[in-house]
Parts: sequence; structure tokens; C-alpha cells
Amino acid sequence: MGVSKSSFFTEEQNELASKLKALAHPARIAIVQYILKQKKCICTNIVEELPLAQPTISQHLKELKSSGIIKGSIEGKGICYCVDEENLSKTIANLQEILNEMKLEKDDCC
Amino acid sequence: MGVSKSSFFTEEQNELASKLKALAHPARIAIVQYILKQKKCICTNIVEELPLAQPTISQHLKELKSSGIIKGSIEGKGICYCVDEENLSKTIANLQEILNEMKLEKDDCC
DNA sequence: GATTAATATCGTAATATTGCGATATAAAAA
DNA sequence: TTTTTATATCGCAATATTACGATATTAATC
Repeated sequence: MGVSKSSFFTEEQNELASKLKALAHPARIAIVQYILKQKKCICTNIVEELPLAQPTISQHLKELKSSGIIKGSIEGKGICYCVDEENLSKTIANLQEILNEMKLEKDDCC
Repeated sequence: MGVSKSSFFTEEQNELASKLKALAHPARIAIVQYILKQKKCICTNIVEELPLAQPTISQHLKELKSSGIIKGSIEGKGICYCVDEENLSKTIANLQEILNEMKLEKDDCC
């Protein structure tokens, strides 16, 4: 159906899946890297950095923003985007927790 | 087009995006959690654990396997799945690196 | 107020994902 | 060797994603 049965999973599982989904595209990873690379987060020129048309990048930015990975505020003529580092850190930590939580008394067989 | 222009991005960006994509679904997160929860990695009964039909779970397992997040070997009648913890750890580390790499002399404006 | 520049939205085409019933396969058990 | 059990694959329908041209919006600049 292309629609995931999110209601059957926990809030945490859905939340983490959604954040990872926002990051799960090379263009969006490149965008996050580019924004972080700028010392200040004045982030015009993303369009010139990537081999994608302006509407496509705008769409990727929207996805990153709506998932909370980045935030943007109006800055004169353009928009200033920053990575929400706290949010991204938390996502990474959540993923790491899954791995850590279960690591005790493992008996590898594969 | 629904097809990402992967050839324009770096190997690292494509690789990370692909791993994150494999994890970016609540059912697949639940599967990884369930496999890790078992002390031994004898992993039948996944079908009974999740509210999804057997072919659907088989498909999710295939995706996790082909991206290297889990590995499976034949174990009698069934199949024994394990999380490839090294691989998963590396994915998390790669994501963390992106965040760390750029953290020096930041000037937050958002 | 018209122009320019930066970004967003709309509409649409191509492709991918999700889910499952039906069916196939493969190994153990009877 | 038939049956049972566990898992995979096929085929399909519904929906989502990716990409972009055309166009709209918004704010600075002239």
C-alpha cells in the first residue's frame, strides 16, 4: 500500500523512523553537511552547491525542516538555515540507545 | 522521477543515505530491536511479534539484510538473523562524524 | 512602484515503497 | 514419502518519493 502501519508501532519507533527518513537521501545529507560547513549559518547558495534544480532543493529543505533536523529564519532577502544540532544529536543518540540497550549477555551465532 | 541522482553525490553520502533508508521504517526498527532483544540470535517468531503479514516481514528482513544492517544464516528449519553490530555502529558513527566535523568556531544565528 | 533576487508552491511524470494474498521452496518430522 | 513448518518470491494495488518546469511569493533595491 505504500503506507506504513504507523499506529501499530510505538511513538519512539515512529519518531526515530521519521527522522532517519528525513536524512535518508544523499542530497539531504549533502545539504546538512553544507549547512554545517558554513561557520555562520547564513545559507544561501545551496542551489549552486548541489547538482539539483532549485525547486528540488527547496523541497528537500522543507523535509529536513518539517522533521526538525534543520530550522530556518528569514534573513533579509533570503532565508537562513541552521542544523538543529540538539535535535540531530538526539536522533543519533536514540539510534545508539537501541544498540546499547541490548548488548548485555549476547551469544553470537552468525 | 522518484530516482535519486546518486552519481552526483559522494560514495560516503550515498552509502550513509542507503543505510539510513534501511532503518527509516518503524517496522524495520522494531525488527532490529527485537533481534537485539533476543540474547541468542535465533530469530524465528518475528512474524508473531509484529502486526504485519509474513511476506511483508520477509521483505523488510531482505532490505535490512541487503543493506548490511542484519545478517542471516540457515539454522535448521528456519533462519537465524543477527544484527551486524559492527556495521550498525559504523553507520551511527558516520552520522555522528558529520555532526562533529564541523562543530568548531560556530556562530549560531537561528 | 517597477525591478531584481531568493525562495516556495503547483502540477505532473517517472519511479520506489509498502503491504498482502497466493504460491513456491526447503528442510525437518511424521 | 507425505506432511508440516519456516521462509521466500510473485504479482498486484495503493500510496509515497524524487525531480523539475512554470509560476507565485516576498523582500530588498533601484
